[in-house]
Amino acid sequence: MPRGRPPKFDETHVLDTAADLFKRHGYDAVSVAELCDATGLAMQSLYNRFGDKAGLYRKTLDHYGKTANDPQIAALHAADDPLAALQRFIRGWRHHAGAGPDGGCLFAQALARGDRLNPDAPDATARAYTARLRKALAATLRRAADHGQLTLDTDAPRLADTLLTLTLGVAVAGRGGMPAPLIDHAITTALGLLDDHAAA
Amino acid sequence: MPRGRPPKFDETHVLDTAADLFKRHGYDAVSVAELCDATGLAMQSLYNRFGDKAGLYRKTLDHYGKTANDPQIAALHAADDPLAALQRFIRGWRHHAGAGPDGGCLFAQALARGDRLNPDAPDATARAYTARLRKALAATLRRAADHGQLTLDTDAPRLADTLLTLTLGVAVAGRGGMPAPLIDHAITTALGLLDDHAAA
DNA sequence: TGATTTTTTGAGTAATTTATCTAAAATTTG
DNA sequence: CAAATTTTAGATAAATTACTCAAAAAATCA
Repeated sequence: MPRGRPPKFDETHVLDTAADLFKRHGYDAVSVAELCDATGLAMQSLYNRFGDKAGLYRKTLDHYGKTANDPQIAALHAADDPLAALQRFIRGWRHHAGAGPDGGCLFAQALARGDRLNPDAPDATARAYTARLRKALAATLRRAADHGQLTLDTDAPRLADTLLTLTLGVAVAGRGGMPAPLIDHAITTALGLLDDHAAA
Repeated sequence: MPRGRPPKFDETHVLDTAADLFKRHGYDAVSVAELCDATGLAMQSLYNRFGDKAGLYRKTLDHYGKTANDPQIAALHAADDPLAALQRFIRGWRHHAGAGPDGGCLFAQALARGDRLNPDAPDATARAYTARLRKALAATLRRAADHGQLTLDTDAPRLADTLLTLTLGVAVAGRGGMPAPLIDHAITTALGLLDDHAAA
């Protein structure tokens, strides 16, 4: 147990709201004052805890990866029914990442904008988490083939990368306010790609 | 011939380099001083010509649409061989938009980042041009079916939206430095989707 | 040549934003 | 209760940024 006054704020809540702001507006367009206002914590607390704005951003990316990305990956890996898990993933993506300007994906945002000052850190985090999702998709496809649900010879990596690219596109199109039918069509095709490989 | 001292700069060149900077780093991350430095024009000239930074951005989006987007759309519409035109479009996209951090697409960038201060203008431009590409893809698919190259019943809009979503994903993944094989796989699938509907 | 128009030049300003400092209040452990 | 530690809260440096002003330069037209 720490010694002094316990923090009033909940770090999880802070990172969640920060993630939401960064996801919607991008890093530069969100000021520190606004972050304090939205999260409810004082400026000094923010700097005490996170060092600076970039530090908060890095921690936010990491938190987002753990709370938004990892569970999806875990669900894919843990599923007894790999094909159903893939379908759930795709439908779930449409529901939250493809849900218009309030949806989107923080990593897609980070990949799109990049980070010039500190070229490694934030971009690398986004890439790393996205790469993990990529691997999970490929492994789950492979597993679905092993279970006899899909017939994939060498197509598993290709199909995985296609699904990932579609999800990035869905996140961007949704965030950018493109029409919902466009999103739906991409999702339908993603599900259809699985059907195309359904075992007889 | 205009009356006063002739401008030393070429507006097309200015807009091209501005587009490149905005595409790579996003609107906020590019300073006016940097724009002047890269384009070679004096600060006052920039404000004389474009009003302010946002004005330059708007004009850049428009110029980008006319020079990067419209020709692709026109090529789709004008092609005698619609299927080949679609394939060329997809391969061309991989070549320039999917070419790593120096590639990307200004509209994908704009859709991903959004614009909070002036919610309509820049986003709307990006959406409008993207919507035109969407229509062109659908029309060309329809035309390929009419030419007997593809068999599409009601799938044309769905396929068009899928291709568009894939291109957005490719632009973001490429810009974000995701591995080249991922891009290639998405492109291969896009081409494969056309093959799947090839007429017998 | 001289007047006029427009652009460039180069420094300068105003404002926003990040980041820090100071001091007091709060809440835990010893 | 006292000591330690942290959060508040407000004010303020410091730096970056968008943007402007006034005069010089280069063209056209009289």
